[in-house]
Formats: sequence, structure tokens, C-alpha cells
Amino acid sequence: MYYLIDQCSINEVKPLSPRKSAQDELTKATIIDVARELFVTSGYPSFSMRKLATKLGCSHGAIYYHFKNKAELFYEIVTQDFLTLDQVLEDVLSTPTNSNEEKLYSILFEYIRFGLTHQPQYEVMFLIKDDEIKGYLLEAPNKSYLHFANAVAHLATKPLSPKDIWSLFIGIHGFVTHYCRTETTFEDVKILAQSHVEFLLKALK
Amino acid sequence: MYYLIDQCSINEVKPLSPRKSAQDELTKATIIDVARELFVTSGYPSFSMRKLATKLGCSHGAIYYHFKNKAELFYEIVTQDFLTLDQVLEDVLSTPTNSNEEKLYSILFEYIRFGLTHQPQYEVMFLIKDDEIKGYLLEAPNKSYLHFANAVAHLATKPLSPKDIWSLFIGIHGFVTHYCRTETTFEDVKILAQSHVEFLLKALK
DNA sequence: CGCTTTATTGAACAGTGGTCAATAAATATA
DNA sequence: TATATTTATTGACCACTGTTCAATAAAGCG
Repeated sequence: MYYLIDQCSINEVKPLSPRKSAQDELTKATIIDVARELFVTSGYPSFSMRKLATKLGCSHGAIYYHFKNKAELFYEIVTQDFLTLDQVLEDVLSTPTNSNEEKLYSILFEYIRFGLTHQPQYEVMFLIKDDEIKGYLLEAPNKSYLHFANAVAHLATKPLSPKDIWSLFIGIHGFVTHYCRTETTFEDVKILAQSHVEFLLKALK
Repeated sequence: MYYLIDQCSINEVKPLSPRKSAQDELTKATIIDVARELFVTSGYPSFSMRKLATKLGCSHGAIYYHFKNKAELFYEIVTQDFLTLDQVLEDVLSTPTNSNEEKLYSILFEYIRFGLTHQPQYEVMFLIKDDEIKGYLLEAPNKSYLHFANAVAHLATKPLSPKDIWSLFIGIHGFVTHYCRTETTFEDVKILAQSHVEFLLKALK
């Protein structure tokens, strides 16, 4: 059976085409790009492999040729976001005009900005409980934290204990987490973010 | 068609019984109890209405006679936990031997204890993004926070701004959130919880 | 007893992630 | 160029999920 015959209309023929012509072939990169867009605009819960396939113009099975499963696909998406977050911290550190105290403030503030301007990603990076995804992320969240901790340790006016740095992070993380859940924009809590960062920094003095 | 005839064996007859005898009838209370147990022992992601039905010894359809949907069932489960959390705070406040400073410490510490000894519940109460569940919870999380905020305001040695109380809460919430994701027991981070609370309290001075 | 209300069943529906035999385009080989 | 092999795609299928609902029988009532 090589053809699916549309039995309603007359003689319309639809060839089975188990492979697309070269110019239409899927690539990992395009799948990731389209997946990210779908995921970022409509959120993780509404995302599905079938919706992604529709948006890609392919069958859902095709995606599984390029990615072992949904978790691997999401891993590859947020891998880029871990790099972005690293870069955010790097950018703060390499701003020459600011004092270390200002940089410390900025590290915390910009972390919040990243979290709230990348809510779906932050969720997958640091909040999701899905074992399959955690199995792919492995030490990525921890590595990201170490980067943060290093930056903070470097900038503090007096030596900080690992516990203090951890509490600082947890305090910032709590802020992002809460406003992720309520789907509040960064702009809407910018002022609150400032006072929260100031609050946490008071604990260091 | 009144009977399902087992066509393999000879003449075995299985009556349809669209209502159980009185002693076996479901009640909201028993559904909630069994659901809570299933939910608390195996977590929210593994929970399903069909597994619950199996554990109850009924069909999954029956549950929908007593609860509009899964979200309503979970709402009724965690409603009890919101009361428990209120009680935790109340118990701290009504401990006569402690100073206000000690009570403030205990409020924060006991909040963490509650969160980490009720992880699946805490998740549904404060972390879940499911719109259906949030639609049932409505102001419950906020009401719970106000209870917390009141207690803190009452105990502080100097007047605190609403922002400071909020930052305190967010700091505690972040701690619980993180160790919920990593499924760490309270006992395993008890010492860390102490130092985190002390860190946050330093910000008040 | 008969009528109504109530509680239960399980088939059915639309959705999910994931697998895989069948297949044809692309590529390598003779 | 012809043939064989590799590669990428399809869609039926599986086992799940939450939810709905007609059919049904037990319980309660007049």
C-alpha cells in the first residue's frame, strides 16, 4: 500500500513521503529554535512534542530521531540559558566604572532580572522536579551556583563564609521563584527587587 | 445488556453494579484521606485519579461524583495543611518561656520545618503553577503569608517595614523551595536552616 | 410496592510522551 | 550509471493522563 487515497474527493492522491527533500530536512538547531520559541511564549506546561511537530511541519516521530526524548530537547535548550546567565555575571564583573560594592549589588539584581525575564527557562534550569530533566542537567545548576558564589566571594568587602554566600543565593532564588509562580514581569517588581537585594546585603554587614 | 459474559471460561457471570452497598460507599472524607496518603508518599507527579481509584477500590469515575476535578480534590487536601501551618505559627507565639527574639527565630525556623516535612503539600500550597489549582487556592497562600507577617511584625524588637517582612518571608521561602526540589529531608539541612535564619535576622539589625 | 434520588461503572474522548516497522530520499559503492 | 546502503520521516500504535456521561442499580421515601 503506497498511497493513501482520499475517498471523499475524486482521485486525489497523497503520496506517503517517509523522507523530506533535502532543503526541508530537520536539523537539531531548527528544532531547538522552534521549540524554544514555543516554550518561551506559551510555557512549559502547555508545551508538547506534538504541538512542536505541528509548528515544525513534521510528524512528532521525526523529533525523536534527533532527540532521545523531551528531556534531552529541553536540556539542550536551557544549556544555552546557563551560558547566558554566566555571561550576565561576567558582564557585571567586567564593568570598569563600578566599585566592588556596586558590583555585588548588581550581581544580585541582575540575577533577579535574568530569572524574571527568562521565567520558563529559569523554571527548567532550577525549579523543575522532573527526574528525567534533572538527569540531564546533573551538575549544571550547581556549576551555575559556583559561578555566582565565586563572583560574590570576589566582590565582598570582607571575607564571607560559604554559608553566607549560600544564604544570599537562596534569598535571591526565593524572590525569583515566587514571582515566577505568579508570572509577574521583572518591570512590575523592579523596585521590590532593589529593596530585597538591599535587605540581603544588610545581612552581610 | 445487563451482564458482561466472560467468553473464555464457561458461564462465569459478572454483574454490573452501578452502586455499592451502603457500607462500602465512598465519602469525601475517605477520598481525601486516601488521596493525601497516596500524594504524600509518592508525590504530586506520580499521583493520578486512576491510581487513587484503584487504592480506593472504586472506578475513577466515582471520584468525580464527589469532586468536580483533580484541582478541587487537591484544594481540599491542602486546606487542612494551611490550617496546620497557621497552627505552627500559633504554637510558637503561645510558648510562654521564650523571649520575643527567640520566638521570631522560631517562627522562621518552624516555617522551614513545616515546608520540608510537608514537601508535597508545600509544593501545591505555594509552588505549583497549575492554573486550575491556583483558581481554587485563590487568596489562601496570601492569607497564610499575612498570618506569618503579622506574627513577625508582632515579635520584632523594632518596627519593621512591610518590605523587610516580605524579604524575610522570601528568604525563608527560597530555602524551602530549593530543598523541596532536591527532595532533601529537614533533618539533613537542619543546621543549614539555623544559619540561614540567623543570616536573615542579621538583616533586621 | 413503586417512584425518585443517589452513587457507581466503564466506555469514550482528547490529549500526553514514546516506540517502531515501513518507506523513500540521499549517499556510497561497484 | 546502477545498485546497495545509510539516513530521515511517517503515522499507526502503546500506555498513560484528566474528564464526561449514559446506563444502571442500590437506597430512601410516600
